[in-house]
Amino acid sequence: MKTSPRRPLILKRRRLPLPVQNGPGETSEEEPKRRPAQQEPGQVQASKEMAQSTSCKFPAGIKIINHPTMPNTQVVAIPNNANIQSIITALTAKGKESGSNGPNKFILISCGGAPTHPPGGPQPQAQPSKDHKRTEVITETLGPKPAATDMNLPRPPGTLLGQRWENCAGGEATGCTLNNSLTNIQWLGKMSSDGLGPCNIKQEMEGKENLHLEQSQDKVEEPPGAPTPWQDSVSERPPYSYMAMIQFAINSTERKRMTLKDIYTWIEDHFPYFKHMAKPGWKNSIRHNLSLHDMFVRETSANGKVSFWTIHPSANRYLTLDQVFKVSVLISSKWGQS
Amino acid sequence: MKTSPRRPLILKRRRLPLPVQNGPGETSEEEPKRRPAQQEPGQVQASKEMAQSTSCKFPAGIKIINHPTMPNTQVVAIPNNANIQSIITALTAKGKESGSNGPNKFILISCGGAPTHPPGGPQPQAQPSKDHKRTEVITETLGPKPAATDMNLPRPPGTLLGQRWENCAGGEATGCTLNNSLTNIQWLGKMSSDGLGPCNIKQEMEGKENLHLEQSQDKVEEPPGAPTPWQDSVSERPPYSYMAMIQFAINSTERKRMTLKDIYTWIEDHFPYFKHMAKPGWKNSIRHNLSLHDMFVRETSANGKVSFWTIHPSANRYLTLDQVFKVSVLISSKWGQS
DNA sequence: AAATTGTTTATAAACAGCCCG
DNA sequence: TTCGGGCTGTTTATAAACAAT
Repeated sequence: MKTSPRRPLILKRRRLPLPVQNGPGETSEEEPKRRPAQQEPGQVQASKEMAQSTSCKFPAGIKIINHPTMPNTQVVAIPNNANIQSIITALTAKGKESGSNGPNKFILISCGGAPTHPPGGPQPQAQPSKDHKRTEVITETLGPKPAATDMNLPRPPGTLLGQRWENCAGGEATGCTLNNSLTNIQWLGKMSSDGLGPCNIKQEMEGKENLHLEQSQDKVEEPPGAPTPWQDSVSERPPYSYMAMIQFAINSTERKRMTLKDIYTWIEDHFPYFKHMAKPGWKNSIRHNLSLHDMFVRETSANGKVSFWTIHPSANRYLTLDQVFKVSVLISSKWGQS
Repeated sequence: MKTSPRRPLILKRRRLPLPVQNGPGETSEEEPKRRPAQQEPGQVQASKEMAQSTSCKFPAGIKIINHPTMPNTQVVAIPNNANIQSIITALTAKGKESGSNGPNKFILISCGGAPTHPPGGPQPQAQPSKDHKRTEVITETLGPKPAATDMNLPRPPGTLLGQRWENCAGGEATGCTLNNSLTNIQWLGKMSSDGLGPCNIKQEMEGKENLHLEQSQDKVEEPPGAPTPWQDSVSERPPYSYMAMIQFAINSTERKRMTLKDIYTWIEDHFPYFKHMAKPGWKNSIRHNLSLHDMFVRETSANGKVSFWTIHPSANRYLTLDQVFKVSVLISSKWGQS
C-alpha cells in the first residue's frame, strides 16, 4: 500500500500572489464562461515556434536564449559564481524596459562546471548547496496582465469562479505543464552525451501507418553525435509526464496524429526505460492520459478503420522532444563547457 | 500493490452504435468546437426537475414513472415473471409513438418479491440468473437525434474529432454518470428501511458558515420513518461515486455551495461508511475530485475569507440524495410489495 | 473468445499556497 | 514577528473495472 516510488514530479510549481484584480469573489452569478484559452495564444504573437537563438549579451558572461515555446520568456544561463541577486535585478529592469510585448519572464539556469554527466547518478556538479537541485530560479517581472505570467500555473489562482472552466476548453494547462519539463536539463544532457541519433531512424516499419512516423522523424537535425545507444538513461525514468511524452510522440509526426500502438512504440524507442524497465501498466497509463486530458482528441481515418490520436489545435504548442533536446544542447554544451 | 478492493463501479456503461451521422472522420480541420452541452439541456424542455409520478398503465401490471432527472426517460418496474422481450418491444413502440418530445428511453427494473432487503448481503431476490445483478435493462428507442440517447454515455462515441472537447465545457458527463447511480435501488432500499431521518438535522453547528447548511438541510420532506440510525449501511460503501456524493452535498444547500469541510461532514453524516470505515484517504479523494472535474467551481465568499465549492450551472442537474431516495421509495415500496 | 483500445473511477502521493497558533 | 504544521487545492501516477471494437 505504501508504494511510494511513484511519479517523478521533479517539476516545481509556483503560485503567484496575483494582485487581486477586480475584487475577490463577490459570489457573483456573472457568467463565469470566459475563455482566455483562445485569448492567451492570441497575445503570444512572437517567439511562438522555435528558438531563434537571439542570444543577446548580458552583464557577466550570461547568455540568454528565447524559450522555444513559452511566450515572453527567455532562458538565462548563469555561471555558478555569478551573483544571482544582481542578475535578477538586472533581468527585472530588462523586462520592464522591454515593455508589454517583450519578454517578462526568465528562467535562470546555472551552468557552472562540466555539463557532461559524471557517471554515477544525477548529482549536480559541485555545489555545496544541495537544497535546490539545479538552482532553477524563475523570476518574473510584472507583465501587463496578471494572467499567464507563471509558467507553472495552468490556472490563475482561483479567486474568481469559472476560471477552471475556461482552462478546460483552452487546454492551457497542458502546455504549461509541459514547459516545465523543459527545465530538466540534466536528464537531457545525459541523452545528448549518450547520443540520441540511432533512435530516430529505428522505427522498424511494422505498423501500417509508420510511414508518417518515419518521414517525420528525420526532422531532427542535430549534429550526428556518438552513435552508441544511450545506456545510462535506460534505467532511469525520463522526467517527462505521460502527457508530455504523448505530445512529443504525436508532434513528431508530420500530420500530428498517431495511433495508440505507435505512441507506445515511439515512447519505447525514445525512452528505453519504458521498454525495459517499466511495468506493463505504463501502457494503461498512456491510455488513461489520452482519455483523461481533453487536449487529446481521437480522430478516425478517412476509411474509418484506423483511429488516430491528435492534439487539439488550441492546446497544441507543437512541442517535440527534438526542441527540448536542442535547447539542452545549446545550454549545456555551448555555454556550460566554456 | 494488488490492492484490488477499489472502486464500486456497479454502474453499467453502454455505448451506442450511433448511425454515423456525417461521415466518419475525414481528418477535417473543420473546427471541432461545437458544444452540445449547452444544446442538450436546451432540448430537454420537459420532465427536467422532479418525477411527477405520471404512472401510466402498461401491458402486464407494469408501472412507469418519469425519471426524476433524466430527460425523456421513464423508469419501468416489471414483475419478475414478466416477459422482458415483449416489454421491450412494447416500450419501443411506445417511444416511437411518443414522437420526438416524449420519452424515448426506459430503465427497466425488476420488482418481483419482497423489496425489503434480506439481511445478509445484497443478493437479488430470487432469480436464477446471477448474470445481471438486478435485471437493470436499459433499452432506448430511436430518438430524433443520436446524441443524448444513452444514459451511460457522457461522450458520444468518438467518431468525429472534438467531441471530447465539447463535453468538457458542458459537463454533460457528470450528469449522466450520476444518473447511473439512480439505478442502485437496492442500497437505497436499505437506507429507506433503516431510516434516513436523524441524519438530516445533525449538523452540529461547528463551522462558522453552517447556517446555510442547516436551513437548507430541512428541505428533505419524506414521511418520517424509523428514527433509528441505519446500521447495516454503516459497513457498506454507498454505490455512489465521489463526484455524485459531492453533488448531493452541494445541492443539499440552499445556495448550492459548500465549503470543503462541510462536504466532508455532509458525506460522513449521510454515508456513515466514510465516518467509520473508510481510510482517511477518502478526503484526499474528495479534494481530488473537486479539482479534477471542471463541473466543480470554487468561489470565494464576499469578504474573501471563505471559499466555497459550487457546481457549474451548465453542468448542474440539481440532483440530491433526497430525490434519489424518493425514487427508491416509490419503486421499491409501492410496487415491489404488492 | 481473446486481445486491443478507450473511458471512467479510485487511490496514493508530491507539492504549492494559505492560514493560524 | 517568524516559523512550522495543518488544511486546502492542483496535478500526476497507478491500478482497476468495464465497455467497445
